[in-house]
Formats: sequence, structure tokens, C-alpha cells
Amino acid sequence: MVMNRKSCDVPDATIHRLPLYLEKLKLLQAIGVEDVSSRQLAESLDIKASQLRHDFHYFGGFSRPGRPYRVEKLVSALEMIIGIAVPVPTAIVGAGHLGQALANYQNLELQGFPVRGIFDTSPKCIGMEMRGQTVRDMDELEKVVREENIKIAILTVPSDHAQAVADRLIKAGIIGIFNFAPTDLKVPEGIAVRNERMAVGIMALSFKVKCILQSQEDNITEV
Amino acid sequence: MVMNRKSCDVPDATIHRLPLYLEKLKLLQAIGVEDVSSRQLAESLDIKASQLRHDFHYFGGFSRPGRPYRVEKLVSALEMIIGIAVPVPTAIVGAGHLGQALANYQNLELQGFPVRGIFDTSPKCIGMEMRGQTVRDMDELEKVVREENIKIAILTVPSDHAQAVADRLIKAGIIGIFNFAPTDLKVPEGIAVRNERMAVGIMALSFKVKCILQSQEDNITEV
DNA sequence: GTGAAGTTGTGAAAACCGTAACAGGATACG
DNA sequence: CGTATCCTGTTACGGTTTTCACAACTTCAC
Repeated sequence: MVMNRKSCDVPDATIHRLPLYLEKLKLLQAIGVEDVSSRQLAESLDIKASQLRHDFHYFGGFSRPGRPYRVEKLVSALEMIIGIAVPVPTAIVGAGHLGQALANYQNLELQGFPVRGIFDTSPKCIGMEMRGQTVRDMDELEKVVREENIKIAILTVPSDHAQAVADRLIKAGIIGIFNFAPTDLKVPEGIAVRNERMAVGIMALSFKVKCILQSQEDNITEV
Repeated sequence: MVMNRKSCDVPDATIHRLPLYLEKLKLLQAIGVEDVSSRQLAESLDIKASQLRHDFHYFGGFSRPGRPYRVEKLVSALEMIIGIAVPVPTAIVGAGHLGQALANYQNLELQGFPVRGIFDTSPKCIGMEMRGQTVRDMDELEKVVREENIKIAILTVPSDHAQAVADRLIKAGIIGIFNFAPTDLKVPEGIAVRNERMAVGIMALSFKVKCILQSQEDNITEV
């Protein structure tokens, strides 16, 4: 597959679907399926086949016309596109409850993001062992990032420290920050940030729940 | 403010911005700011003022023309819309690392979602104390959901149990499920599900990091 | 009172995304 | 070989979301 140089201006919506495709394809691969059509794959993901083909069309060259996709080809193509063809060493900064939960989340490694450093400032945490990694002092951050060639960091520190820690991560050479603190980080050009705000998620859910409850009340009073 | 009966068919994109507005407004309120214009608020959130006004326009009646918004009015209006004007009792099902992290996340309560029940099946977890809540046996689920009038559940069980547990939650009267398992839940009409897939988030980040690294290489070779 | 500056509400334009439609290639089978 | 069936790549359409533009209103200064 030829990697298009323009492959970076792809709609966000498409990018967010790629991991879903990959996950499902890996599942198929695990049970020995070799070929899969856009229809089959789309139906199992509850989306339209045309959308799936449209998504793939941004990258192109996954298959030859008239023949279904090869699962194996597709998996490696998606891994290449997403950037996990080779494992991406990752750091976790902040070893509180959430940091620990993520460090113990084995899927991270399975999906291509082996944890190569866990950091904290609290003496209570430093030295703890989890999944073969020792929690280290933040002082070692720069050294480890350099030695392990870490480009992505997961940030799980309190929100009042998040910006300062992010600045330090960037200076150390981190390019992508997965931010769990409820703060909008200010970062320079050329740094990717993704904010994972659980509060937003649960509030959006609450909105829908409220709508459902209201419509139920309406139905009762209508009758 | 009159709550429009039609307030439920609002774009998802708008709904996801409401919590951000609310958060920022609460911050302003805390430091004593009384008035805020759409421009000020929008700039601090890195969005266009017109979009913010457009979002508010779905609900209407937040202010009178010509005058900026009252922070206080806006906060209570948003809380009403989102459905957290009164606290929403919430359950956590699955007391693994992630469940514990969420149970200890005090912002949940601050943002209107007090945890009123933590459940697990493992004897290792049952009985543990966290933030004043004891982890209970799943057997007590139905009773507690009824007694505490819980409508929202956070699901942090292994993905091979997620569907079965979700079915049970729904039968117990849960209307909104915040699902952290990497599985697409099948639920009947009238139940709201939100899937929080961290793997999707980190892969989307990886894609962007890969793009940044590529463009850096290009710049070097170009020069 | 009048003009200037600042504000919201609102509808129309533009950009974006999802869907459908179809051309063209491949296979299976008689 | 010919036909029916299944498949993808690609383009055009339709709907949704974002952005722009402006009218109507308020305050302030003079």
C-alpha cells in the first residue's frame, strides 16, 4: 500500500472510526476469517457499507475492485495508518487511582501502546510496582523519555498541575498528550492533545436520560 | 426560563458543548464574575462566539438582547437543561481498578452525580470502603437501585460480562449506561448508552502524532 | 438627544459529513 | 461464452453543523 502524503487531512469522524474497524478486523482474524466485504464489516459495526468504503477511500488501495477485502491486508494497513505498525512506547504521568487503573489496563499494550514509564511526585507512590513497571520520580522523566524514545504521554495529574506538567512533557520531547485532567491545555503548534473529559460524557448521558424521563411522563399524562 | 418541550432534538455536537460552558461558567461564578458576553465565554473556550449563541438559541431566553448574559442565570439554566439541577444518584458496577478510580473521583459528586452504590461479584472486592461507600454484592443491585432511585450506572466490568450486566441493569430500572467496556451494547428503545472507549482516543491521538512526525521529516528533507 | 460602542437573537450562506447511486471489475455456473 | 451475482471505487446528492452577517436593543459619554 502506498501511504498517501496527504493522508493527514482526513475528517476527524473518519479517524475515530478507524480504531473500530481495526478492532473488529482483529477479532475476525483471530477466528480465522480471511476475506470480508464492506457490507459484512459495516453491518457488524452498525454503520452503512458506503460509509466504510468512503472512509477507506481517503487512503486507497486496500483491495482490488470486484474482490472483498483481505482481512490481513486491512489490519496491517490500518495499523500503518493509525501509526501502531510498530509498538508506540507510552508514559503515564500521575500514578493516582486513574493512573494506576490505566497502568493495569492490559489492553493498552495489546493495542500497541506499551507503558514504558510511570511517573509521580508523591513519595507514597514512587517505588510501587505495577505490571512490571516501577513508579518513578518525576525527576527521571526527561531521561526515560529520551532513552525509551517515548512520544506519547497519558496525563492523569490533578488539574491544577496539568498545564505545568504538560509544558515539561513537551520540553522533554513528547508530541502527543492524552489528557484526563478537566483542563484545556495550551500547547504550541506541532503538539497533539486529546482531552478525555469524563464529566462531558456523563453529562451528555444525563441530558438524554432527562429527555427519556420527560417523554415517559408525557406519554402517561397524554393517556 | 421556560423549558421548551422540544429541547430534546438538539444536535449532539451542541449537547457535548453544554458541559464545557457550564464548567467555565461555574469557574467564573466562583471568582465573583456576574456578567459575561458570548465573546468572552467563547474565546476562553476556543470556539466562535456565534456558535455559542447558536447553541443557546436552541433553548432560548437566557438573556435580553443588548445585554450580556448573567452568569448565575446561565449556570442554573444549563444545569436544568443537562438534568443536574438536583443531584443524580449514580451507581458504579464493577469495582476493578477503573471502578475504584471513578469511585474516588470526587468531581463526580461535585458535578452532580453522587455515587450511591458500588457493586461487584468478586469476594475480594465486596466489603471494601471507598469515599463512604461499601462495595456491595451484585445481589443487592435491584434493591439499592430501587431504594436510592438510581437512573444512571457506570459500567466498568470486563467486556465479556458487559452485555449481561447491562441487561440486568436495565431490568432493574436503569435508564442511562456509561459504558467503559470495549463492547457495543445492545439495548432496547428508551435506554441511553454512552460508550467511552479509551482505545479509540489514544489511537486517534497516535494518528495525529504520526502525521506530525511525518511532516517534520518532510521539512527536514525539503531543506 | 445623539452618536458610538457593545451586546444578543436570528436567518441565510458555507463547509462538512453521511448516504445513495452507479460504473466497472471479478467470480461462479451453466 | 454469457449471464447473474457479488464486490469495490468514485462521484453526486442531501442533510447537518458551523460560520457569517445583520437587525434590534442597551448603555455610556457628551
